[in-house]
Amino acid sequence: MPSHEPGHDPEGANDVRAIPCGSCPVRTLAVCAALEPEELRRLAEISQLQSVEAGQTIFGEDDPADSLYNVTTGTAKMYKLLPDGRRQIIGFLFAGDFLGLAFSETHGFTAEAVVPTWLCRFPRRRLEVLFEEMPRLQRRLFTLTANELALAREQMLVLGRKTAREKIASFLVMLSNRAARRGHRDNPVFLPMSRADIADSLGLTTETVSRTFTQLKTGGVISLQEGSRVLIGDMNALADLAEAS
Amino acid sequence: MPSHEPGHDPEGANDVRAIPCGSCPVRTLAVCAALEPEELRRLAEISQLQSVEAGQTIFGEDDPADSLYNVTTGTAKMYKLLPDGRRQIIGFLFAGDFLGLAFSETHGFTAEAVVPTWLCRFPRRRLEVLFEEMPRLQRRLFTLTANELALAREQMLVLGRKTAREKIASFLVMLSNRAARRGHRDNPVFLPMSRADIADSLGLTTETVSRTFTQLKTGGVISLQEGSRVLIGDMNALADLAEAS
DNA sequence: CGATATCTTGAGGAATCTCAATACTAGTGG
DNA sequence: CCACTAGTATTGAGATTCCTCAAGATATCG
Repeated sequence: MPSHEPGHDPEGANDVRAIPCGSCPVRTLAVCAALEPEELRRLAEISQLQSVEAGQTIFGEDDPADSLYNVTTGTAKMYKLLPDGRRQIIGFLFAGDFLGLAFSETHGFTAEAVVPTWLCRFPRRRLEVLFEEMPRLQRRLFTLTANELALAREQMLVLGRKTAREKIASFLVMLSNRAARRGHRDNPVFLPMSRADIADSLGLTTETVSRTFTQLKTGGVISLQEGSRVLIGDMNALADLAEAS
Repeated sequence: MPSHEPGHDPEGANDVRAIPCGSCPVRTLAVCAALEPEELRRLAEISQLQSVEAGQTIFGEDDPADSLYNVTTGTAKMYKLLPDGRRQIIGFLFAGDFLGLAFSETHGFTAEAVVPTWLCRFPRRRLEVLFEEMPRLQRRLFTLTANELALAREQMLVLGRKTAREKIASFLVMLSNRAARRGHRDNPVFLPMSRADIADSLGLTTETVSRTFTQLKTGGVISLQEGSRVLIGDMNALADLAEAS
């Protein structure tokens, strides 16, 4: 079996190596949504599927930002590091999410696969040529970037002003909502990332994340299932917890 | 004297009410940078200067996002609130910065003037018409949005992983850099916002902000001057403090 | 010059972190 | 199929940073 077989993908997507854009599982979510067939064909010409192992780096903070990616299946994370090793995860990426747009020389953050992941890769220079001729494409990326900005600002509220319990509740609600938006089950929520990843995305330690999960479990709001799944007992209660302890 | 006279603007800009775009003080920084004279004329046609008092709201979280703004002179802040009143400032805006682009119905955050401020306002619908005909304009806003995203992600690292001292140091370095970029003095740094604003932008309390300033002052890294100015004694030392205590 | 808001300083408390030990889980090879 | 191993998660106890509450100092504005 090839070592880059992502067949155990628990999100349920199939092997995508040979799938043309027209039947791509993230066709309606990704950068390529809202393109005309002819436009899609031209975009496909410059795209390239790429497999990434769990834990493997997609690009580093200081790598030149010469490609843009779209997650096809799997999960990735973006993070920034401090010199002493402290880490802040600035976002998780799921099927359909795009990655790596930059108008600066380097990406400014590292991107790494959380589970075996397939990416659709677009060389930045060729993409910019297409921008000229396909306003819809540029418009689409503009919209997605603005959405990312709104998401980042929401996360600033979480990081700066919420308690550990509110952070975890917010995190679960967000994952649930995002799963629903891409057509997956929103409950139980699948958490492909480790406790350390969750901690580094919420400005906590793994221990505090673990304790808080236990707390919520004891409180009957959630229950931890096998296979990294969290069953949300009462979604409204959890959403309330996310805004006020 | 009219109540909305922003003449004491300590950033040194003059009254801009009657200034045409061509001689606008933020001409080279703002949305309108990189436009051809003819394009600029058309943009000017849909723009409108607007004065905002210190403490006055520009728009609320739930207000429909039907305008985009460019700060001409002054300073503004953007913030999000939790139901119990906790506040996170998600960014400060200075001369040249743009504000309020959204592809959603509402802005999702409140914008408020910190000092008397002048804004250049563009109705969103008319702006989108111009996008069609002036790709450069859309491109410019796209770039600015991507820059904002990079800034927000940098701030996530600050909020999630830095200590109080590192946060304050980062804040001062950032303000200094931004002042330099718009052609102002980068040292001493002018802090038009209150301690409470600084606290809410860094995920701290006013008391901790105050204590940390005192600490840095005692350590000889900075000194507090009159008129809300902070003299940075050793910029490199401060930059080091921003990354590791 | 007085009133009011803002800022600073102090003392004690609480949430979260650090360090350490134990339990679990998944993958590996017998 | 079961033990073994290595990584990951949980739990515990004590330390620490930052917060809360409170008082005093300073600045700002009419």
